Amino acid sequence: MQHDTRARDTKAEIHQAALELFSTRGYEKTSLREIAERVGITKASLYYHYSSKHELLKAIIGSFFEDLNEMLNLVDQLPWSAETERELMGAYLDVVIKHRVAGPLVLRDLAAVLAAFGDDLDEVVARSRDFQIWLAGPDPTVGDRLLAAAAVEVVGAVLSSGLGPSEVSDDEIRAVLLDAATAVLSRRQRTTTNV
Amino acid sequence: MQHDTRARDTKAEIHQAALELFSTRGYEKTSLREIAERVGITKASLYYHYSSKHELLKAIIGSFFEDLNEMLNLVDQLPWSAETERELMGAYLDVVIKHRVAGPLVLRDLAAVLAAFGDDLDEVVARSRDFQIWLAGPDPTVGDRLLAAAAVEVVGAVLSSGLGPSEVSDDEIRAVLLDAATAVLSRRQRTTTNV
DNA sequence: GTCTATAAGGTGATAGAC
DNA sequence: GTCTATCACCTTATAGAC
Repeated sequence: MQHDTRARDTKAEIHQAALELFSTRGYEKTSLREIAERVGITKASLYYHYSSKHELLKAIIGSFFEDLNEMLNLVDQLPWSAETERELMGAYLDVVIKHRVAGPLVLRDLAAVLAAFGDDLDEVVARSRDFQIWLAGPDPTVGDRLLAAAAVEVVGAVLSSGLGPSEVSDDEIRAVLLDAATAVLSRRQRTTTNV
Repeated sequence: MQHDTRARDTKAEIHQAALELFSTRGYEKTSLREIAERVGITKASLYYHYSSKHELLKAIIGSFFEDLNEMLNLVDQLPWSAETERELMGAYLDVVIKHRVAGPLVLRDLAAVLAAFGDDLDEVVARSRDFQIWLAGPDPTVGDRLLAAAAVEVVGAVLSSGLGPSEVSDDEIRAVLLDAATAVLSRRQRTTTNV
């Protein structure tokens, strides 16, 4: 429309090629030469669109961590209860479902992603840990801690099931996995009321 | 005892240093120079003990995949039933628990590990997928498929809970997570008998 | 926007002395 | 077993022509 579509295409093609290669070969193992080759341009041309390899990664999964951080922000604000627990679990699920295309990349290559982002991810990592502890409930046993970790892991099934958007709808994923996570949490000993 | 303990120490120190660095910085991002530096030797000396970076990784997590492959072997041999299901889930849990020290490395750096091992891991990857499908039960709905993936993910809590061997015993982990995984699987629609 | 050419540096790995 | 020295290669990134 208002923009040179050829230019937008190249940038989008780089984004797409990088997502595919990062997901299959890994971030560190993928070179900018490979990405440029797949798009059909040179490395130098790639640098015209993205100023560094890191910037390219940020363009792909940056919004995922932004959404995650925003959601985890709620943990400090809400007191623990059976209702807020289900609400936060649902919000967490929504974030992962929203990013189910780029999500597996993070899952498969967490170490490289953490290394690439550096300090920028310290906050979200710390908050993820807080969320897990919060989810164990008040005065938790070690078993409760384990179950909280398990409930968080359940959400990872969004990415590991191998089911694509054409096979399962977002709504069905949400309903099934929220039910499953709740079932896991209901095995805790120190909480009496469970949905 | 029967061996020169000094030599064994160096090899063990390399193993330990590599495990720590691979786990924190990632496999690709960790150089052999860094590992050698931490041990207090040179790169060349490191090569005396391990013939390549890949061999070093194999020494650290090779047995994990061997045990995993052996366990997944049972999937083809056993017909699906409520009993065999619980048995296999328990066997899977046992393998992950056994390797709970080196396990997080695989979890955090799966892409790099897959790239390093190459074809050698194709079989165990394929079998893992078969296990997930097997676990969905006969004639599964998409929801059942999701729950099967979720049950597998639950086992990952062994590695993501952050609880060390001094805080939780292997037996307690096994009991709690097998219970949780069973609870997840019991939400399936196409299976009537559940423990 | 895309190219050629090149810089600067780190990597895994080897040879050979001690 | 450990060292010094070195190799060949690949990487990210930049400069400047077109």
